[in-house]
Amino acid sequence: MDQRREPTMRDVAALARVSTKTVSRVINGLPGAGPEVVERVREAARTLGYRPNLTASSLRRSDRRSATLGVLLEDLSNPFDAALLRAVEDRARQNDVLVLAGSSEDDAVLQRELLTSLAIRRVDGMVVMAVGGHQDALQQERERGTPMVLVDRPPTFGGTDSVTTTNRDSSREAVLHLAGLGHRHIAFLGDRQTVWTSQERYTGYLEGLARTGLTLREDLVRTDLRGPDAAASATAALFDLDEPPTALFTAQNLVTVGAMRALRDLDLHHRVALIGFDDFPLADMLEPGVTVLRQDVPALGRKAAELIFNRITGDQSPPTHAVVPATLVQRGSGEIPPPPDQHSPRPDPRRTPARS
Amino acid sequence: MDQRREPTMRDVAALARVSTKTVSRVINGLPGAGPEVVERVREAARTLGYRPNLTASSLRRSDRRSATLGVLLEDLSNPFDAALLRAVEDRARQNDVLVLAGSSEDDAVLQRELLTSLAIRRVDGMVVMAVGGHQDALQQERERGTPMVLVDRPPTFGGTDSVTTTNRDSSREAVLHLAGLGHRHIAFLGDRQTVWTSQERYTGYLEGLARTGLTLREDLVRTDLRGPDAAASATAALFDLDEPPTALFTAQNLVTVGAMRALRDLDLHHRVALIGFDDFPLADMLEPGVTVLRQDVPALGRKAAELIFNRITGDQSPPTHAVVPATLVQRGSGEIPPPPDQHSPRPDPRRTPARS
DNA sequence: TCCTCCTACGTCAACGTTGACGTAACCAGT
DNA sequence: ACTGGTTACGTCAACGTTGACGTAGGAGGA
Repeated sequence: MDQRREPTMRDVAALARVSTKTVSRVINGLPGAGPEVVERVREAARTLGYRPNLTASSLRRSDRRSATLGVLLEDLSNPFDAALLRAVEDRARQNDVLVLAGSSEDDAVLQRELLTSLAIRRVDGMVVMAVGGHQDALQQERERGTPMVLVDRPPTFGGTDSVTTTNRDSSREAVLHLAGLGHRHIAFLGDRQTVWTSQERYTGYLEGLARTGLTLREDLVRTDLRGPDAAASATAALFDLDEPPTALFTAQNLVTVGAMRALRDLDLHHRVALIGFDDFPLADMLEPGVTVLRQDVPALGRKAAELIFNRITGDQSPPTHAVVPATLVQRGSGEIPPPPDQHSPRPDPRRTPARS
Repeated sequence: MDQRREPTMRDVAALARVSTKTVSRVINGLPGAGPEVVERVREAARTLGYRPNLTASSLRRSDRRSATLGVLLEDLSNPFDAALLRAVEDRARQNDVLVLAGSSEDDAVLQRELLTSLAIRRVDGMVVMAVGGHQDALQQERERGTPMVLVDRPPTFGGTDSVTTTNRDSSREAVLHLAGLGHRHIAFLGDRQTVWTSQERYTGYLEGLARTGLTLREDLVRTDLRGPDAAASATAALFDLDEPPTALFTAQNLVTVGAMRALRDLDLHHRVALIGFDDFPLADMLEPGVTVLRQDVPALGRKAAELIFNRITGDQSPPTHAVVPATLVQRGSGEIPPPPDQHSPRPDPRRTPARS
């Protein structure tokens, strides 16, 4: 366990009585070394336990590749991010590339720091989940020529590939699904409005309402919910309204969890419909099972990795904005019908005076 | 977005009309540069958008640090592994260190490959969740002098730090908890027996039985369950026995999920007790809530990171085997009592002939 | 005044590797 | 025997940076 110096090509060369260049040729499997010499070098490398130094090699080589990919997500411990990282890793491994991972925590300063951390290590490219708000740091990095692919959220600047899911269309689909069951009071619960996905999902919600002729009730829209607790209290507050919602559309997985918890506490989980964006483990084991819009996370990751590797290998074609479809997974919570009409179609109180 | 060459110290030096060495001094904040020159160099670096090349720097520097840590887990998309990675990452960031992450998939060959992938990149150290079986590759790497800390599972060789949880003690506690409620037929469901944690948890199970005077029924022990599906069918099979268990101890999170699913399918989830090792998201939202032994994953990660950084900075003290306690989280499933005795104390069929 | 010490630089080589290029030996063809 | 080509090596310098060491100029003391 002592701190021996790692053997170098020079050591191998000395032992095999050849030049370092010849060792280089043998190690890299290049032609120009006779079979006998190849064997001598291999033997020497084995006895010394030689392993090449990739950093020295990439410094010298003309292609400058470090065989390392930067992956900047929001929070590596979030199941969505973890699955994404894993998908990228798997694809990277096929190219003998390793991933340098970081969590930006949706913090622009932290993202900028991580970006330079990756840059000074000369990664071959970056897969980035952009933080909300300005993308100046990303754009600057991109303009320096760093290959980059944005995942989950598209760039606000040009010339850069991205992979996203069908946020708007799928959200609209969810609202239509609920409306189709007769729901007329569908609440929207979303996370930080600075995040593009949130906005898209909200737009999809609006489109869904518009498509079915429902009017937007702004008191049923709650955004900027950071984490499950905020989502839970926002949900609870909805049921203090005179006319509470009969269905919820939750636009992010942590928000879904918080809303579920609140519904359960109010013992409404079998009476109020719920559709969430993003699948999560055990969603099918809850009672009722949680109907969700499931993103194909492995596909997102694979596609992102594919795009970045194409760029790294010199692809100069115009930027791609890949869209991976999400699917509605019906498990029960989204199929709860509205309660038999007490309010709606609601008698106009001016014409038919309400009793009691 | 063109592929400009990154500016180097030489470029900065030329623009600031100083030597590269002076640029080096300014960039690294070393003394030996006058205030006026410092300003000139800073200005030049800014206008050129210079960023140091960490690989070149670490190649040349005497300490040889790459400011990069290797983290080899089993599956980055598993919530446990993801949380662990995140904890290590957070701690690493405090030292301006980035993590190179990989999934070994409990495959010795893959682990060996990843190990050399990290080694040729000259990471400063490695945090490894060892695959089951032989640890030759790890030991060899360790013997070369690479700083290493094992997480979740200890080394089978000497001289290496590790961080684990109280697998055996907590498993015993779970069995005692169940036995305390009157359970006498407690099944054990575990994953791959090559994995150390599985063995430890099984040993804890045995100790729990022994402590309470229960006899081991081998037909209630099912191991080598890979994934939720295998666990589910093994669980179902238990209830085909003449004398099925009244309680289950599931020794891994995916096994717990599979067992839950099977119990639910058999509509036994409110009648058969269940305690699982490893907490998982939403365990409290199920019905009943799932009683688990919760590992303190952030603490595991923090401790592992702490140990590895100590070693990297030259700590030569004898190896540490840190143990982070797990806690029993009671949520309902582990508190289900056994059914009012129909079988047990069971009449001996030879003396009291069974009817029908 | 001279010597010493310090500061603020510069020069040079080296980290481990590989691209560019050189060269000796050998072979085929004439 | 000579040319031209190929094979199997070697030599050299460079990738971007920094450690070791040199040196010019000024400050300070005897």
